[in-house]
Amino acid sequence: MMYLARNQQQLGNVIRRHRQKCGYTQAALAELAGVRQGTISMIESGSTDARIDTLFTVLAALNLEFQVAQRTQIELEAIIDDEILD
Amino acid sequence: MMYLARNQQQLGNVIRRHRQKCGYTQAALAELAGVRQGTISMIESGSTDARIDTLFTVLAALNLEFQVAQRTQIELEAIIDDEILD
DNA sequence: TATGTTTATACTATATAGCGTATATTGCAA
DNA sequence: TTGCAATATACGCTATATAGTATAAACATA
Repeated sequence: MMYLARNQQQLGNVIRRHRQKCGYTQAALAELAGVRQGTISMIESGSTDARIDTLFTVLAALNLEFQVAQRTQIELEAIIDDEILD
Repeated sequence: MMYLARNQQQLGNVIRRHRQKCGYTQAALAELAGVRQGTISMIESGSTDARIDTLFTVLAALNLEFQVAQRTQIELEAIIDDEILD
């Protein structure tokens, strides 16, 4: 399980998909993370330049985390938009 | 090469170390990323709740990227603060 | 120590994230 | 289709990130 997140759009997609996989509504995730449902909506749609702290708490609520790595090879990126491995 | 970034402090450490490894000054990295030197300083010290977009561009300038993954095991975290592998 | 470089900090201004709250819109299921 | 749940959006507000610019503080090195 390893997702790429090079922009807000990709990050939003990752969060949305994982939230759904966990069976959470936006409101449920929002409560877990201590933010508003509307904030989750904006983040998932990639339509907000979220603050890193907000993302840390949202990811933590989903039992996810950021890792920083060397930018991966073109081939990998080309295959799937924002998902490397599942 | 894989760094953990669960909070601003860890992320700042990762960026600072990698910038230095690349031989860049804060001013040089700032220019590459299109931000101010002062902004790099704040981010590296973990003393600002940076916007995700700023971080995307800074990481890209260092040829780094965010990956999102399941939170790793306690053992790994316990060994080193914010660095998993190098 | 003295000098130049690098990093930290300060000031004002602007843009916008996130809050609380509310509602519109969409989507799904009966 | 109807009704409920889920998501998207709106408004006013406060807080703060970042810009531009400048300088102070810290760090090297000759």
